[in-house]
Amino acid sequence: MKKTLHETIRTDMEAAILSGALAAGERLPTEADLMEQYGCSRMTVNKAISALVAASLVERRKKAGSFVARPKMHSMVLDIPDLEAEVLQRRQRYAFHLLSREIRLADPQKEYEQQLSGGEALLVLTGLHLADGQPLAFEERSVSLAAVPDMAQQGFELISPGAWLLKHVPWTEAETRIAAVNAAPEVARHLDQDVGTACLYIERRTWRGEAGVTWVRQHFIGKDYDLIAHFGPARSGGAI
Amino acid sequence: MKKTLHETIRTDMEAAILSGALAAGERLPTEADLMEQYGCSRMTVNKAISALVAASLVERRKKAGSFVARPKMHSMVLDIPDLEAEVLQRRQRYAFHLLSREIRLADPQKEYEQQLSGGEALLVLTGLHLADGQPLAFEERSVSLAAVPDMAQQGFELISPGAWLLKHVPWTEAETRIAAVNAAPEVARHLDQDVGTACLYIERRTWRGEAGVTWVRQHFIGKDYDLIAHFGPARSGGAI
DNA sequence: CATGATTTAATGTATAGACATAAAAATCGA
DNA sequence: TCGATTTTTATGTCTATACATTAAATCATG
Repeated sequence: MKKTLHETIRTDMEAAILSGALAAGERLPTEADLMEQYGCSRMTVNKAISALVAASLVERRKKAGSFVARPKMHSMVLDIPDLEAEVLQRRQRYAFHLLSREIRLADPQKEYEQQLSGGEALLVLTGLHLADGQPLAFEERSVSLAAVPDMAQQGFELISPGAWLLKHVPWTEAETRIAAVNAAPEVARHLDQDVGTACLYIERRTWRGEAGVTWVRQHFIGKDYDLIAHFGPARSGGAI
Repeated sequence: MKKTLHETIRTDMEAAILSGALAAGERLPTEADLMEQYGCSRMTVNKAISALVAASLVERRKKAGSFVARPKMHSMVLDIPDLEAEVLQRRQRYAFHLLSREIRLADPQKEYEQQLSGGEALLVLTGLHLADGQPLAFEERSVSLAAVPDMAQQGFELISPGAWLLKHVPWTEAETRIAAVNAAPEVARHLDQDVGTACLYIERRTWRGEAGVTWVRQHFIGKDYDLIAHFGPARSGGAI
């Protein structure tokens, strides 16, 4: 693998930082120094350091120089599961089983539904994600038909609503809430677990620009599933 | 707020993408076009588009052009709690209560401890995070004294081990596993909950370069705590 | 008609220089 | 000595240009 000059500079600095040779808060060589050291123009050095800034490994202050940033621990990267892909990676058979399907107006009591609907009808679905026929997650989903009118025609025998949306709707923003709950009787029944079993509860709302697209709540069987978040350079593969 | 030219181009393109004016997969104007449109040099356009690529809003293919990327939903940003800060933000009083403290060699049975120790001793702590005196989380932590020899002298009456480490150790990489578990008797007792209560279980391992720094396992009371992950441009504040 | 060679249009990388800007450091004045 | 002013230094932005690279598009050929 051939590396470009600015990549070389970037990785050299990165290595120096990660190895501890350049500790947090320390100043790294000035652009002029690096320019000479690598025998290149300032723009090239600048590009390399800018990349480190974008990765928030480095902070720059005018006149003062560039400094190794102290890791913030506030923004880790969370691998969000594409359930089908993960189940297949486990060499299991994936299936989505639709439990219910309904088109109705938003419940005026429920704030989220009101926000989502945009005045129009909602498609409300419940279903199960299955791995080798065993329930893995129970899902309740509301979809804004204002944002995704085509979805009313879908059957979801072959593809899960989430996968369909991912393929057909260009969303731009999403927020996920992660919590632990004891399985309620209905959830426990669907997941084939005892009432009270610890479940990883994931709630995600997705927008396209200002308009809500979908709002989904999933219960995962706690002992069978977990999420992985990662901070740092060595981006690993997905969760198991 | 004055914007630089490449920022202007960047935000213009970003707005076009997020508004849907440029849909996923569509091609955006060539660098030559934008060059003319903004009356600037190609380097400036290139910098703007490169930023969008770094933010994975855009993908580029040679000869073909730059295209709006389809959101991947594989990498959301997870707000990792600084517990003390969050408790204070809730206008509650924060405290850490040390339950046990021990210096010992790694258990040869436990792979993680072996990996962490680097042959030297471990500092093993357990304690409670309290909000207004109420238990919020139960924590078990192992610290590599090879990586952090100073920690053996700490008392942790005033500061939690996590906060101390964050302040004193320049780590470079961390991995967090998130799961849901039913509270075991010991955990339930410490958290003042019934046995079996759903707990959010967070396990984090932290490295500096190749060397392990700390390995921590936390149990949060499910109904009192959750995590927020976010994808998209409108970076909001922390979780509640 | 398919397949392989050639052209060409786009991005990728890099240079050398110019001027702008902010803040630390040095200088000067009261 | 302290505060205000000036200088200096390092980054920030941008230009105009050059050549490299790659993959799509086109064209030639069997």
